[in-house]
This record gives sequence, C-alpha cells and structure tokens, in this order.
Amino acid sequence: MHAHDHSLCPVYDSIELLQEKWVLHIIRALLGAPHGFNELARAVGGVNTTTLAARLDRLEREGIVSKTIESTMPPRTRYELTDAGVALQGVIEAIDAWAREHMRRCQADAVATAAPEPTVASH
Amino acid sequence: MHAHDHSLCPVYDSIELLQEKWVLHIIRALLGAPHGFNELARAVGGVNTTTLAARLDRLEREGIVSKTIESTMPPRTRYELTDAGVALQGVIEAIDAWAREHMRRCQADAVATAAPEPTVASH
DNA sequence: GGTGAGCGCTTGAGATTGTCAAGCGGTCTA
DNA sequence: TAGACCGCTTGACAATCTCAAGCGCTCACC
Repeated sequence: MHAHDHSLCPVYDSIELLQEKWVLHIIRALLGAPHGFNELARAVGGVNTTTLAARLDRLEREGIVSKTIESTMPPRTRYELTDAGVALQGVIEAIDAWAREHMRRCQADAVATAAPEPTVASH
Repeated sequence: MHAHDHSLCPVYDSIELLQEKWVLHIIRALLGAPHGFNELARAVGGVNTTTLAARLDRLEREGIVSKTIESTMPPRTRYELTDAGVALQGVIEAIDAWAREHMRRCQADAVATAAPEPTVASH
C-alpha cells in the first residue's frame, strides 16, 4: 500500500472513509432511524449483504455506528448512529442541498415541500 | 444494473457520484485553484493517472469540472470547477468540519467513547 | 546539440474491491 | 406444516482501481 504524505490530514482521512461504496447511503438511511440488518439493506437499496456487513463493521470500529444485539434468538440487531455518526448529518444535508440545486437529471423535483423536517432521507 | 426506485432520487444519484474513489479529493484540490493534469495528480496525492483521467472525464460530462486545452504542443491543459462544481464547496466544508471534530485518529484524544464490542441490551 | 525532465494522457496486465446466489439455524405467521 | 423472515457467512465471479511503462513533443540546462 501507499503511505502518502496526506495521510496525516484528518480531512483526507475522512474523505477516504466516506467515499467507500455505500457508506454515505448507509449513514443517510441511519439518520432517519435505527435499523436492523436486512431492513437497512432494503432502506439503502442495492447493497448486497456481504458489502453491508463489511461497511457496518468498519463504521462500528470507527465509532460512527453502534451495534446492539437485542436478541440472539430470534436474531434481532439494531444499528444506529453514535454521536459522531449523527454529526455527519451536516455532510448529508450539504449533499442534499447540492443535489436539489444541481442534479436535475431525469426529474423535475417531484415531491418538493412536504416535510417540515430538515431534509433527511425519506422514501 | 440495478434499476431501483432510488434511482430517481437526486440525492441518491449525487451520493453515487461523489462516492466514486478520488472524486471528493479531486474536488477539494480544485476548490483551491485550477490545475493541470499531472499537477492535479500530485495535489490529490495517491491517484494514478488512469483513474484520474477516468474521473475527470466523468466529472466533465456531469458538468462539474471543465477542461480547457491551453496548448496542444507543448501540452498544457487546465481543469477547473464549473459553477456546479464550486457549489460542492459546502459538502467539502461539512466534511472538513466533521473531520476536525471527530477524526482524532493519531491524536491522544482517544479516551472515553470508541466501544468496539457490541453492547448487549437486556430487558 | 544532446541529455534529462516535464507535459497530458493511454495501454495491458495485475491486484484489490464489490457482487451474486445460496444457505445455516432458528422463530414467528398463517 | 409450509413459508417468510432474521442476521449474517461462504466461495466463485465480475467490476473497479492500480502499476509500470511509454508515446510525441518541448523546454531548460550544460
């Protein structure tokens, strides 16, 4: 692996973390509410369980997500954001704002003005 | 591949775009100033030229980066952010803010928090 | 005037990362 | 008693990213 000079810059490291595939999607989903494993997979939409497991593992080690086993049998787990995780709301909101402004793509904005909530994930 | 319901959500699409490896790094570098190709590679630190070329190509097609050929011989090109690209500053700033706050990593700050073990809820 | 370093990329081969399908043991709903 | 769902894991495969090298060319230097 490369050990470039940038690696002591926290911003660089954060980007490194956040750009892993599905990470931002996962955080966005979790900002809405805690989720179980398969439930989260569905909320995110398109991840396969292998990758999801790997991401959650990393995010937990990084202190962004916390995992609570509510019961082993029947299996029930809860993934939710830690304080550090919730703090990423600012990032998601910034993306959200940019998207609405510059990402018209296929749609004229469909659902505008429904929620008094500040922008976070809704399906 | 997947034609999920999510794919008409601009936020989902934006995340898809921004999480491609090196994209955020590239934008961050370009927020500082326009760059030539190799110069940009150095500023980003760690990208290889193959990937960088692919990213710039995509970002240009998405209208985030603009490429200006200043001279073909000697070769000199300038990559810079479009208005839509500059608008991503908010995203980078949000990441920046989060990083400073929650990305201790190398710092002797790792006291409380950071619980690797899944906490088991009993009720 | 010849050497070397720089420019903006591209190529083909290899390493890394992400995906798919299937499945384990179990419980809960019908 | 059948089926759907739970939280994952495995092993085989595909997509993505990386490496080293190099093309044609110009410039700064000795």
